[in-house]
Amino acid sequence: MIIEIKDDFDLQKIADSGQCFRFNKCADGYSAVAEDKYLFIKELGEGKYELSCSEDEYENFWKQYFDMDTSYRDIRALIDESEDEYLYRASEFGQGIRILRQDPWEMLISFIISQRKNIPAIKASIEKICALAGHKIAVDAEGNDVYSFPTPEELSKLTVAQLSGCSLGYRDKYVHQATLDVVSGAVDLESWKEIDDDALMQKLLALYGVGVKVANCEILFGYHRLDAFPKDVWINKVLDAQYPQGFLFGKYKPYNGVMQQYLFFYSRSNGL
DNA sequence: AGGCAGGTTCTTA
DNA sequence: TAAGAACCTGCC
Repeated sequence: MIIEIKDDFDLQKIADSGQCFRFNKCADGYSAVAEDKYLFIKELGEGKYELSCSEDEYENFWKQYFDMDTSYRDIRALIDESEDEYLYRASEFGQGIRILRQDPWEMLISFIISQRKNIPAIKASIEKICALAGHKIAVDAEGNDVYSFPTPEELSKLTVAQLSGCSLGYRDKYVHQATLDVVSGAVDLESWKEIDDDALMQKLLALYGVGVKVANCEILFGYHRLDAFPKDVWINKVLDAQYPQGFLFGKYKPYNGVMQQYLFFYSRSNGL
């Protein structure tokens, strides 16, 4: 099917923004894998895109995934060029980034894995886990088999040794424990959608292998709470270099997480 | 060859 | 409560 998008939307920027690990350039378009769904999407020009899914699947899944009901143009308009020149430049540069609505379970495991790893290494580990514990759902535009992200039950069938075999290193035991917690019902990620930000943070920090950075990534990308502001080494460099008087968190509330994405993407692309 | 990568836990004071 | 060390693995 073909859709037309008026708001900010840039496939390459979304793929490179660091919020998703299964969204990659593929043939003459991009492949996106989320949970047990695969999408091939190709830009046609003039805001038009060709999608490999049915209209029904778009309406019921991908439309939400791409957060089509939120205007990122309006969020960018909160930035005042004269007041915050660096963020303004970053937002112009990053125009097209959106915060995807991804699954809390998939994001939790992905960001536990992410610690002290670079993005290619994170992606490689996740693909190994999917191939080992998920199931085949499609063949992508380059002819490669595509595997679903394993459900908690599927992932719980892997031993710590098998997880370790996915290049998780010392994170193997974190992933294993999180999986057991979810499968046992001790952790109910779905019900956490109802609790407030502070309570959610406390719940996440109680998980083995989850600290402040990973928890904030889960809150922003897994629960789509756009005010969460993960601080990694890149963001800390930006805050130190560009915001000695402090970032204007009060001004951008409740969209600080979107601003974080612009800062992250800009700093990574420019070494600033 | 040694250091570091989108951190967190464990140990020590 | 707060620093500092240890941690898997892969890639410069």
